[in-house]
Amino acid sequence: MIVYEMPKESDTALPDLMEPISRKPRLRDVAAAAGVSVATASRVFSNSPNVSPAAVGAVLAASERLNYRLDPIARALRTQVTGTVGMLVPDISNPFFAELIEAVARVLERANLDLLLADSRGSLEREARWLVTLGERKVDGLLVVPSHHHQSLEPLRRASAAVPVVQLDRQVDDLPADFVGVDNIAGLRMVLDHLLDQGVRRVAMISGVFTTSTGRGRLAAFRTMLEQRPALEAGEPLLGDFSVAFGRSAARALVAGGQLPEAAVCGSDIIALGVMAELRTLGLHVPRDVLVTGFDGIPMTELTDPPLTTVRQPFAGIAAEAARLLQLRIGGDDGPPQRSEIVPELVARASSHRESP
Amino acid sequence: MIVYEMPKESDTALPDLMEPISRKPRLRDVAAAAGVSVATASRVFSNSPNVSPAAVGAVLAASERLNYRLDPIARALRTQVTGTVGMLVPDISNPFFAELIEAVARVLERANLDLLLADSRGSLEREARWLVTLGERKVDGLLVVPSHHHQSLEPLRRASAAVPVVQLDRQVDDLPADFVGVDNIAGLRMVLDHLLDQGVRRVAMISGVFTTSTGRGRLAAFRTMLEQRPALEAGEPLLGDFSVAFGRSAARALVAGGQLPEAAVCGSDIIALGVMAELRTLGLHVPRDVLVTGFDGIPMTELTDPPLTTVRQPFAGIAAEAARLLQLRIGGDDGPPQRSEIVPELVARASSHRESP
DNA sequence: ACGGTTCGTGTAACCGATTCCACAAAACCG
DNA sequence: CGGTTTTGTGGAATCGGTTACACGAACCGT
Repeated sequence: MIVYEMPKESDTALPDLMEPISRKPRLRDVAAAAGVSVATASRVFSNSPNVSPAAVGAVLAASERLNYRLDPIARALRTQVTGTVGMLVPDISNPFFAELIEAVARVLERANLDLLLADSRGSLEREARWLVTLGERKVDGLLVVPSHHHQSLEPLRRASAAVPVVQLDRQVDDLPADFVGVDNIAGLRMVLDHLLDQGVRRVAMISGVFTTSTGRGRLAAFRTMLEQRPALEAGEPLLGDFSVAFGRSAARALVAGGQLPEAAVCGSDIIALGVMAELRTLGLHVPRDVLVTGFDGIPMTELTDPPLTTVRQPFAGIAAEAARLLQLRIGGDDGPPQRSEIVPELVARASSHRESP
Repeated sequence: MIVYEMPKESDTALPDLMEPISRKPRLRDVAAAAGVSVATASRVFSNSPNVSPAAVGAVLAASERLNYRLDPIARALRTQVTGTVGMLVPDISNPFFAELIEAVARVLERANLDLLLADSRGSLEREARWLVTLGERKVDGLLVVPSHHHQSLEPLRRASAAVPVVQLDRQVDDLPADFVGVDNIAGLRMVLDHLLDQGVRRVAMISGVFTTSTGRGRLAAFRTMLEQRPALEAGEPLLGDFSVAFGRSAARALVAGGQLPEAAVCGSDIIALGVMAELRTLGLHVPRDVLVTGFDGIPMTELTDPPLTTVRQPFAGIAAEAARLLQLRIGGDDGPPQRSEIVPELVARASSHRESP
């Protein structure tokens, strides 16, 4: 009778057999396979100097063979660097912010940073909550479009104590943090000069109200530029929020107000879209009855009828500058806050062209 | 002569003095302040049972006093749960995806999950890279809108080995993963029936090509529904990608092709927007000369002239269902893949209404 | 040939939590 | 009231890397 004797190693062989299936490899496995210590293996991946070519080769080969990936969480715990930046916007689905997010995503990708996105949906309370969540670790830096030019101050101040913050598009008064946005003065100068070229006299400003820095800034810019152009006159501006709905109601107000201005200067494309849509339902024609201009340069503006004259923000440039500043801060720079206002570009389209008589 | 003798403790006192300023508190500090062990303190925060009310109180009080926050990275390392889900889309700035992202952000926020956003910009290679990055730790689950109905298979398969994956809007053939999207058949049925109501006979389909499941699905749905409605006839569909530019060129092709169809059925709103804009520049009028319908229900559709008839996707419902499935999977469920096609809703507007003669 | 650098490496502490295990005190039970 | 279960707690290992420090070998100039 033959007794088949199990090989003695079987006890230890079993786990060996299971292993390939179960756990994903850790650095120590790679180190073992390469015949070096974990320290050396680690050095290879954090490409520190002073590792022999031989070791590098062995470790790389082993990690290839085992299909090894460094665990970003473990690394983050030790180094306190996550490779992630948070971005907080008031409304993701607003095409302007969508455009901004896309531009930011591009530059972050190039810098090998991940993007943690949060939407405050215009609520200060939600914004504050997100700032706490994002601020307390987990991101290396924060790109924020503040909801309110003043009430966002405290939450942002606290967040910026924990992590570098760069403000995008809108800024908060007295917050010592970098800011990147558009040059509103330049933008409105272009619009008004363009309208002057069209022979316009009476204009109306339709824009966002005082709660955001862009609302304030564009209104102030409008007034300043208006003063410098005596040929132009304007009634009281119509102020609301940066929404299609407000644009519509502003258009109704304009029409109800009796004498129509020759041109409606809108503080954003979204507003202008609302204005144009409502004017149409009221039986008025753009540009025959009134000219309309927007601000921001969202892609939709070239698809309306008529195509909308607008001030195009250089999204890519803004995003690049914001990312540059943020990386500087992450790198430890703590000079005084930078404010960078990028000059936009006028895109004149049919909505502001007087038709030949 | 008096020699001032430094107190002996000075060596140790120095660090003590610095401490309050510098480091943020860790769990062990809270535990010490509360007079319990870190183990107990930890139990308080991971609200495990079997902690005495006294201990809970002490720990909470101490953590309040020290303004303590748990470090999510450390917790993630230990528990292998990050509280983050990744979302990968082909184009953030496309309003359809922006809308989808916004809806997803809403439901994730309710579930206390963070959103790590990535944009493949239509590139399969970039998509594959992101899937690796996102898949290898760092997120608990993945919501993906695949770029290609087939070529996205391998990268997605690999990613879904590492982490639960739910497909959104588009799906990949033979990928064993959940899917949530719109019911294309229902959508096109509504469109065609609506057009029939308008007395339309000859229609043209303008849609995305075979590379995406939505392109394939909508074309197939169109053909099926067409067969079932002998009253309708259609030429060869015009296929391209889901872009404004393609919509424009399709419109030109339509016009150049001689006899115009009575209605252009577009596979997406974006395409329809392009079609309408180009028809206008060609001097044709919608809906007088040709009816146009879109698909998706992006907000822009009610701002065009004329407002665009479309098939509105229930973004909130889709996002909610996707999040529900993903959380199930994260919770460990591994039943067979679910496919959930949500029925959309027709929004009939002026672009598809024959004007009274 | 010899002290001083430089180089490459390994050992072990550490990042900040969670959780297994052991153990004492308290509660329960007949 | 002794024995068993339950409850609350702490010590210590662990998650998976990075890095300060120590140390021997190779290299340097004189």
